[in-house]
Amino acid sequence: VKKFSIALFMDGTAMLAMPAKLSKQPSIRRLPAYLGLLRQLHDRGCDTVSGVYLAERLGLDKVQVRKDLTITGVMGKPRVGFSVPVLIHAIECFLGWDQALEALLVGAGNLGTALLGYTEFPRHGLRIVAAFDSDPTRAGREIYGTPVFAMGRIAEVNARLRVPVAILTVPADVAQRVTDQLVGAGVTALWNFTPVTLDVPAHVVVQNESLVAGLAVLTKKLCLDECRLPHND
Amino acid sequence: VKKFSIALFMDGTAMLAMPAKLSKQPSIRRLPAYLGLLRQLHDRGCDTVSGVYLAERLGLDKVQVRKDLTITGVMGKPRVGFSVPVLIHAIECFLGWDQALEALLVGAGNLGTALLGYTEFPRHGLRIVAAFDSDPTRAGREIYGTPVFAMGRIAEVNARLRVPVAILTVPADVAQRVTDQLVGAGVTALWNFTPVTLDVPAHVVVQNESLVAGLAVLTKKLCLDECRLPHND
DNA sequence: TAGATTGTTAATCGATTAACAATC
DNA sequence: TAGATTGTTAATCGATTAACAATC
Repeated sequence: VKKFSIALFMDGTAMLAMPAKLSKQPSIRRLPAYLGLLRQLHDRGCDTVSGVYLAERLGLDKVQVRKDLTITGVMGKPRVGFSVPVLIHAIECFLGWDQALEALLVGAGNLGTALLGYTEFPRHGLRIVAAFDSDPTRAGREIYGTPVFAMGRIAEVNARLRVPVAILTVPADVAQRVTDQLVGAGVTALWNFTPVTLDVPAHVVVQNESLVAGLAVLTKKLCLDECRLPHND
Repeated sequence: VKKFSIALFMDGTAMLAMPAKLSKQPSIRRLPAYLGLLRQLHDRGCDTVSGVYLAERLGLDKVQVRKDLTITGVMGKPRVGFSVPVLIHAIECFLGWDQALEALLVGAGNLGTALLGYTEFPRHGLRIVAAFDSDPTRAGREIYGTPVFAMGRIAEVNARLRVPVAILTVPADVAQRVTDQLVGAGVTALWNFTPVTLDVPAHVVVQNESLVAGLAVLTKKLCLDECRLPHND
């Protein structure tokens, strides 16, 4: 059963609000791994693949793989499996990676530079079209082919470019201020690599990417592993 | 009810195996955010804080905050809240961040260099003590104070250092080969920033950090937001 | 046909949310 | 005392896992 909320206003109009939270997020997070493997198989000339094989290669459960793939709408053939090119296309379309998503990058420090040079992004529909940095010596130059502008020029540059997404790789103490500027410049989605909880208007989407969250999980896994008695494989 | 598996061997010995999967992972991933905010409050001289306040500042539900904090074992006082320094200490201890965790970093390219200079890591108990790179011109130098060695010297160097953790920031095509070397050199935990599904022995812990997974979620959130009708705040 | 692999339906598991009594 | 905030217990929700009929 799907649920929707309906808002009724005084003037008699009504509004259908989609559920605010993204559903099936765990499945969505696994899709890029399927896509990567499928592209590999495609390059090697494989035309069909079974969910069982994908599960084995990716260290996942075979039932989970079948379940995940259903969200793309692709149907497999019993005894045969899935069509590799069909599945690739379906995942790309589902994730919106068939058409390039343009982004700004703000904060061309260590991490920002790394992301500007990250070759996986162009392969996954993300194109960083402009970067901004507070360091005036960086402005006017290019990093991996992306032009770098002075921080103060966000509004001016994006008035022209109309880019909807911004990648935030600035120091924590300026994160909120820069966010306000970006929102003012028409950005509606923020990929936040700072450890700051951003305050944004309701129409702006935020995706937090916390490296220390991953570190926390790693540390706990490690100590859980140390507590375990040694085992023989 | 907690569950444990017990393995019985032919020689009559038995083994108690802890559950393989890490439980309460969502709570664990949120703990660093609590810690960061608590440290801020501590610096400003706050001595107690309510769960309600933490929830508000971090954009979380207040009941969830209370639930999360229970895993640290700290009890709050009704009407008063939690002791800030006690909570800070408890989270640090729970995550093992009270004592430094040493790590190797393999692959001092863009992302590797960014992580070597990432100031959040020392604040969260992670100390990168040595880096490795296949580029011989990088070897022998230091990056942000960390010495860089030639890739071939992993086994030799770690025979001396005995570091249990490795951060993997190498190109995808060498990820598995480098992993085998690291495991051979005694590494028991891998923080994997490559898009490769690593094949490791059972005693080795892997934490995958997939940037494209985050991108997938961002893209879907964005399209979900576009589908929504405009709303008035 | 036989068997592998699929999609579907139900059961289990864990996390989030809600309700409420306890307490400073 | 009154009221804010807590911990606990139960209900809901969603994701994973299991069971099984369908099909090439």
